[in-house]
Amino acid sequence: MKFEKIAAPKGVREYLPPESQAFEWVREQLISPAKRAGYQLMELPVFEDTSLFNRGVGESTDVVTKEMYTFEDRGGRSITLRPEGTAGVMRAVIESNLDRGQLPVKAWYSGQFFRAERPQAGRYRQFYQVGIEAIGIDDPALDAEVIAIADRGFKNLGLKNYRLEITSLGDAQSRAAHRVDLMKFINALDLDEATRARAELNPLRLFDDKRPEIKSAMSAAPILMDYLSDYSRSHFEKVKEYLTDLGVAFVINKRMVRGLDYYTGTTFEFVHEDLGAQSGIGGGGRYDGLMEVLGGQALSGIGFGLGVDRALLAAIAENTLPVQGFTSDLFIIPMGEDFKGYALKIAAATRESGHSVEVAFGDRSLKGAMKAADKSGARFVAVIGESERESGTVELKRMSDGSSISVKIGELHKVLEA
RNA sequence: GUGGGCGUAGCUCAGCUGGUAGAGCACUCGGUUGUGGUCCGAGAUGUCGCGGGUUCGAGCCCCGUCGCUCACCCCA
Repeated sequence: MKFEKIAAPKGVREYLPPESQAFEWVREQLISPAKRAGYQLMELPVFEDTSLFNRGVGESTDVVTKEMYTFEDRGGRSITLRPEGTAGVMRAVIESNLDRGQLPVKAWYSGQFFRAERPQAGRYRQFYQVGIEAIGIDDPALDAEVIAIADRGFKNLGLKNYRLEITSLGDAQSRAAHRVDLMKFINALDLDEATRARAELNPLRLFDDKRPEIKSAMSAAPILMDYLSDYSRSHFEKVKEYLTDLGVAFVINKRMVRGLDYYTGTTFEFVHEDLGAQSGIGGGGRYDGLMEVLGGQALSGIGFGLGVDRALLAAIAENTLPVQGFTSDLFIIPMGEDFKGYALKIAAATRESGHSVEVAFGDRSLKGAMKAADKSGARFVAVIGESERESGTVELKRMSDGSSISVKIGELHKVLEA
């Protein structure tokens, strides 16, 4: 009987050794600035009630209308695998009354997200994001700090070929005024049916169309930034000022469009230049109406999500990954069956002192075991056999130069320290 | 959902106008008693993505199908 192989589902990205080490490093670099700024972990479910995203992310978005993994669970409830992080954080904050305490609520998260799209370079059906949310305070200084934290994460990776684009989507009043004029403009254009339908749902979407004829038609369209209310305008001016003071470089993109409906006011995107079509490595913004829409108080919020997969691709493109495989301090080779138990004991004892120790398994030749030790990148190798057990001493071989010294087994950890 | 490209050993690929598979790397063992990286030798591994067709004969041609990939769309 021969069994067929089972492949991974379409579009998932897996990180196996040795690449997984780089992935882990990238993820930690991206989120560490948030931890140092007082953000705390929220570990949330990867599936939620479908209505959370319908309402939170928005019925007009592509994410909700055609990219969600939605299914019915055994109790007949409609469940959706989370396509983004903000809605879930907000739900948990409301549900646990975190917004009744000290504000802003500052949370960070990390994990898998899911969108049922056709996969391509940098776009996967299961992808990884780290992100933060700061909820309950509307202060341009907070906006600037949130953006700076994201920027710091990318700088930690050593990235240079990216730019930060910022804009303001204004408050409700600003957007309503703009929408009237924008629709007037769009209605006068000669558009195909699908495009017109998209414009009805969210006219801003047309700013993001890549077709040349649409691009040129939209070049004369009224710009939201010109409709900002006094409040929104001065808020945005201060954000820019703080960012400049912080030394965070940015460019204004008056035509930025975000695919999630909840964004208001300050909105930003990190775009990397060496990545091909999927060039957004992170993005975020204010979402001042979201909490209320989800049944909570009318509090403001701001946050970002950074794509770990894409940040890794960017680091590879810019060649900024630190070259390091896993290397242990000591590799122990037992000389045959009789010494395996003894080798395990020495390994366990040496690990107690904080060193990483590997043991050669199987019944390979000494030469084969040495080869394995070499490939493992171990700094030192010790062969354990009859004479070692009798003398209580091992020849500790330094792999870099082949030299060896005699060490008492009980004092191995002291030598490894050096 | 729509298009383009590609599917040959674990990996990267070669395979001339159709004559039933190869290289490099990696892997295992060995080059005499318990010491790696170089070198030398030996060895294992493929229903050439799958199904059908044309042909005396197909990895090479035709059709279908599945998968991967890039792009549109959208976004991390």
